[in-house]
Amino acid sequence: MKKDLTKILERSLEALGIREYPPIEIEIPREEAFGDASTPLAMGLSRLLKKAPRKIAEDIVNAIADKHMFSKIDIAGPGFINFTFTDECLQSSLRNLLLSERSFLREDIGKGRRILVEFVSANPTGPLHIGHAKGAAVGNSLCNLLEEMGFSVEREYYINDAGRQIKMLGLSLYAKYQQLLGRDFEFPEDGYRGQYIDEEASALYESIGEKYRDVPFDICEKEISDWAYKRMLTLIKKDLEYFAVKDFNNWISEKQLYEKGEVSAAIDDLRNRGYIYGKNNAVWFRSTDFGDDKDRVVIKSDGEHTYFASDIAYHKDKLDRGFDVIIDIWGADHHGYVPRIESVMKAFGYDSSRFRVILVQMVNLLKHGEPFQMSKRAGNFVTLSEVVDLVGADNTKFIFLTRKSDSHLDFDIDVVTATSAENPVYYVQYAYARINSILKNAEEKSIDISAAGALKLSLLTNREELTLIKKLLTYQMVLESAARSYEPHRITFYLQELAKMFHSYYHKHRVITEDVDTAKARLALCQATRIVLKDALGILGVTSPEKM
RNA sequence: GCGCCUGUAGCUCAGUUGGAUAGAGCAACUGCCUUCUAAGCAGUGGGCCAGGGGUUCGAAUCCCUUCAGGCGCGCCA
Repeated sequence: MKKDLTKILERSLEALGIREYPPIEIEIPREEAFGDASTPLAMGLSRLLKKAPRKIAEDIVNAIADKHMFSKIDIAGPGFINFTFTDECLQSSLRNLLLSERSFLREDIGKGRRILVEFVSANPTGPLHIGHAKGAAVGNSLCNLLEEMGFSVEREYYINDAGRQIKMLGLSLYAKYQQLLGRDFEFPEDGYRGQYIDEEASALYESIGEKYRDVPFDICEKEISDWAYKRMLTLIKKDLEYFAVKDFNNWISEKQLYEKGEVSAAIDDLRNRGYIYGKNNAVWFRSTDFGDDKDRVVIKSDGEHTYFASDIAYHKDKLDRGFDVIIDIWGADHHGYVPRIESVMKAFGYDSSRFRVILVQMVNLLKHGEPFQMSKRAGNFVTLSEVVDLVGADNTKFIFLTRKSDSHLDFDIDVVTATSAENPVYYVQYAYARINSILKNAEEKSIDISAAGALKLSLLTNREELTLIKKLLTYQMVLESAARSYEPHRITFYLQELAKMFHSYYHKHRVITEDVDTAKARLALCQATRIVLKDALGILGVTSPEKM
């Protein structure tokens, strides 16, 4: 729809001899009185041409060649051009949707360009909690969306398996293990707590028996830490599977970056480029050259690398793999880190417009209306799998995706659980299940709509039918704008609007009527709605239940 | 103190990248099941878009400023 209109306008401008013009925007007006689609093009041109916008609009309209698609073209307000499609035009678009399904719904804006999306990347020191779930939901749907829009997407998880937190995980287990053996071993002050640690300690005992009874931690550290972190990684993968997040393509290990010498190599590279210097016995990266507010240490005076050092290597590694676009999805509490990594990208000569950090705001977890502070160390966190058990994966994802990622979100366990039956996701899924039921009904009555070319869609003339068709036709635009802005949440709002229109239509008009041709046409409209609902839910990573 | 994010209906949030008379869901109230799923539909009420100034044909949206909340500011990870 947008494509057609854009072309028509381009041709009109060409006919007028206007070569330079702002990007042509097509909007769907809020008010029905303003037509089905609208463009502010004339207003944008008025400054360039130094002419009154309404006059320009008139010229553009007069120069439009194929007016047969429209029942009306108005010039309104300060200079909007408002288009109203003919019923025939809408009906034939609906037919095209039915005939070509997916390819009708898609616009190839990716053109095969390679895009890397890194998300979740939680430390492998325990199960995923509710805070990680939002990043998972956003990342998963964004990847689905970009994939559908023609990008070649790789999903990536970065494993922080080299730092002290892994050692601490090992020590926590070791302490519990010693206690299991009846020893009076003091639990580390900033060790990891929680039920899962107890369980893992028992599992460790089952696995190795009393092997390390009299062995100090220093000696068995590597083995226990390795064992523990691999278990945790398995746990995380299970959690992601339970949340129905599509498999990651790549699992990148921080430790391996060190082992392969990539960390030193990356620092050497930056040194050759002149951005590395020594001061106070430490090694620094001159990030202030790229807009950061201070330079950053990469190797401490004790010779240890900082966390930032491996991040430099990791991002260089991403660059070396040759992606057209690189996206990092982070928790918003890491926002102070953004200029640092952007500096790294620029230092390596990467066009920074092709690198994007998407910040996912914190989830304010509430319990009984009170803020609930989570801490993995204190062991009082709400796990992702608990939430999925309580409110369901579809529900949780949808709630996260009805907000733009960069806004704070109150997630009240009680509210979400209590009102789960009234949750928006059910509203949308219900529409889908309802359609299924109708189609099944038609099938039982042997009403066949498989020959879309032969349907008399011109029988779809009432107001609700035409608005529903128009809504279906805007789906492409929603997908495109969601993909361009990396904002999958736009789809959830579209879905709610579409579902509302369908429910409304359903109540006002009986689908399977006496007149067979009318029934078929209406069933076809249901079928088209079903296609779009399923498609959009799929992109969000939400299921489409056949029955409810 | 500095930086980033946020402030829109009682609550939770959208707002098509600067467009037309400000939108939805919950909550509240009123109706609707002998016909395809009532997890539904129809309707009512509810707003100084935090405050102030600016930019222009036009501002919830961009700029400045004040206020309020969140987060971050280590040779931690």
